[in-house]
Amino acid sequence: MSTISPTAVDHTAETPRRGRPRDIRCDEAILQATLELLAEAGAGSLSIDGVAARAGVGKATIYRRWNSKEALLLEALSSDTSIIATPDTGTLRGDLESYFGALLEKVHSSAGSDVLPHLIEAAHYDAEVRQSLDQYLSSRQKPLRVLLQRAQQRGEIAATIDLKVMSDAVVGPIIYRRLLSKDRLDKTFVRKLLDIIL
Amino acid sequence: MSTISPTAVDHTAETPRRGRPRDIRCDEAILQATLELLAEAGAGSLSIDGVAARAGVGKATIYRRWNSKEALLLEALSSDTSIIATPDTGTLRGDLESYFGALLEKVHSSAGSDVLPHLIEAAHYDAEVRQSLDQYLSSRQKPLRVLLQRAQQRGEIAATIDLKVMSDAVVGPIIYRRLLSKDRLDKTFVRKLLDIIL
Amino acid sequence: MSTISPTAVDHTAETPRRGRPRDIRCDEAILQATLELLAEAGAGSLSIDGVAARAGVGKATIYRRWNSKEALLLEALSSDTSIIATPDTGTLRGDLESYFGALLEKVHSSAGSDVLPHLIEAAHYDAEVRQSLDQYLSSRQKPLRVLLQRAQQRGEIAATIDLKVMSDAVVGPIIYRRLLSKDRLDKTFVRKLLDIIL
Amino acid sequence: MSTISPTAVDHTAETPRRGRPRDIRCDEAILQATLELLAEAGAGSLSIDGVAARAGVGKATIYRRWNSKEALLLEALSSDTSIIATPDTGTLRGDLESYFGALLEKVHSSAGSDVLPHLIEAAHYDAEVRQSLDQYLSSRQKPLRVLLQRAQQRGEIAATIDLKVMSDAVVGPIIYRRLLSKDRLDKTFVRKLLDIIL
DNA sequence: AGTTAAGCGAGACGGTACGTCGTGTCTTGTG
DNA sequence: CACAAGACACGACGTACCGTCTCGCTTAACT
Repeated sequence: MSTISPTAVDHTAETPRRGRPRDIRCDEAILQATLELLAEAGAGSLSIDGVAARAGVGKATIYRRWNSKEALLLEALSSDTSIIATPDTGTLRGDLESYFGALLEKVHSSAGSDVLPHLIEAAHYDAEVRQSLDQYLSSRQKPLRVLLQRAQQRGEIAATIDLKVMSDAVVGPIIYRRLLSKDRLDKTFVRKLLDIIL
Repeated sequence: MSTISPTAVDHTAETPRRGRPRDIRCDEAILQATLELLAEAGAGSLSIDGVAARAGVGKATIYRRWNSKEALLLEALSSDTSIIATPDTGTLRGDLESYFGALLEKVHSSAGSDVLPHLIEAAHYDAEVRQSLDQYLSSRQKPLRVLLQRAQQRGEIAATIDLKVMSDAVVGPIIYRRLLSKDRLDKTFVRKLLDIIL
Repeated sequence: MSTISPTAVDHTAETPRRGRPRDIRCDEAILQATLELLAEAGAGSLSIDGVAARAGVGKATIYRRWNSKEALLLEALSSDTSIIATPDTGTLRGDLESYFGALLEKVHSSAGSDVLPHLIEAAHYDAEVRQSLDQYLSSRQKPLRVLLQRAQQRGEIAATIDLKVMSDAVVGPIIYRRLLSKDRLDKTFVRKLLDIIL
Repeated sequence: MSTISPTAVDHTAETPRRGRPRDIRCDEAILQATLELLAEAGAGSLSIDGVAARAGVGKATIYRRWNSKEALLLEALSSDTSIIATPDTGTLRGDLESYFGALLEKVHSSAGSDVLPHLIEAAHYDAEVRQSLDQYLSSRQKPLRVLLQRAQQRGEIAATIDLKVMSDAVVGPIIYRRLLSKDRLDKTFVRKLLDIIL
């Protein structure tokens, strides 16, 4: 958690601490309210005032924990920690189909609201957000990195290939469809995409 | 112009119209101011008030032309009409390297300010913006579609390949690097990417 | 009005003016709301938010006209222009009893809320408020100055007496009772006071 | 102290009490900090947070002793116990000139910050503050009451005169000048005032 | 030539959200 | 118990933009 969101004002590691400790129930209530409002109205129309009201919490209690709406968003997203398992079907293609199958399901289940563009824009102006976003995405793509490495060791991917580029080559089109294209993002697309890349 | 931005309230084709005609210099001043402020501060902190002040124009004069900040942004972007030529080197790889070379140059020259994420988010909530954005992107990718078709006719791309997917497969990773990755987006990346896809 | 409240951002004297003119109904609604809330809760608990809500007006519309709560208070008070008549009974004592009789009535009718202390404090830190307050008080005491002058011309007050001091000598005790003393401020007090001074 | 500020939660006279005793140094530090901040910024902008920080004390430690900012103010003022001596020159006029001379000196030396208006306003809404303020003022005016009584016994003041009114008649104008008038409050004013009243 | 309809700069308007500050209460650990 | 530190719910602050709305004017096209 703390590794994902360095933007948050973090006290976890400090010595015994003085004064009244943060109330963990506030954290939960705020993140919960954030996710709810996000699902209802999207990142654009999410307001700190609204989150505070919904969570039954003062605004200061939010700002004490996160410097910006984006830092809050990032932690709210990260708190949804249902991680994608690392598939191991024996073949690269099988692994990728399994991984992206799970990813698509996740994408479609998550309330339509698209937070990503908002974060991308924020990241462009705020280095901390940028870093947090990187870590968030990186953690999500860990299974992908693992299965690519395995494939390269098995010889399914030429040793000369830069795995970072390979990763972008498969993730990029998926994200692109999701964010920008009017065309459908489904299993068929994934299959056709793999036909091209592999 | 009007095909790119149907969001704009368009009067160009109408009958002579009564009353005082629109002042074209206003359009120019507004778009110019928009581009300047965009370069200075980014889409997020761009305000209609600010554009009006910079352009020396009343706010109503802006709203008379565009319904929303995003419609204005789209037209401002579109007004930068330096189009990418359709390369014809004889080979698919040559064409793609040439096309993306030109694209990278464009990307790097344009003031860092990233408007795309903002538009993506807006498109999520406003169908008109979505459509305009589609048209904008589609027009930018026309050369790509052409060169891919030629390659398929030449047999460099299997007839079974869905060109739309192929297009996304090459464009997606580029956009992804640009928007989300902390890794560099340069000619080396393009070369490695083509090594994988082709 | 404008002479009483130089704190207010005043445009009245300007040339034809550009842009949309101020809406006088806003001024009225705001001052009315201020007086109402003042009567209900007092100067201490009067908030700009509250006035705006009650008046059905945006906060900016208030701040556009007055720089501070105190400037607003002063103008609200001044707008209650029921002026005390200048009595002329023929004798100094008669004039003073008449004047203070009217004053007491005014004081007791006005909803208990005491704005004066609030303004006094504010005046201590804000020169503009101080000046406005001076003008407000001065205008209220004009009848008193007149009747004292007449009495001096008639010889009821020695020519050597400084009328300013004389004025303070009669007004001071009244204000003092009103603000600070727990003892009653009534006609008996006024009579006893005049017994001492005259 | 306790007679001046019944608002304060007073434990001084109680039985030995269990647990850790109050730290007298806290009282001193708080009152000291209050006086300092009062001199620096005035009663209006004095905050409990600020006092606590300056005194190096927790806010609870303040609230344990005083119920309100005003109770604290009153005690801080009272702690400045340099009392005005009761003059005895033999004549009423001499006594009054002496008394007010000392008073003026006190007024001018005390850091300009005017706490009185703030207390007056608070007293209007809080009966306890009102009572404490009465006691504070009453104790300050004790010498005045004494010298007036003496004068009445000597026959310098008619037996029919209400001394309370007489007191207000001399104190009122002084306070009025101090609080509200833009005119100077000096020995000349006192002399002219006594010329009128006596 | 006069009328009329729209465009234009300016800026007021009712709102909403911002991020900060102060209030008085509370909850820790330490004396 | 008292104390320092500081978290907490609440509510007001003054500012910034939003998108709409008057103003007085200018500028054609239509009587």
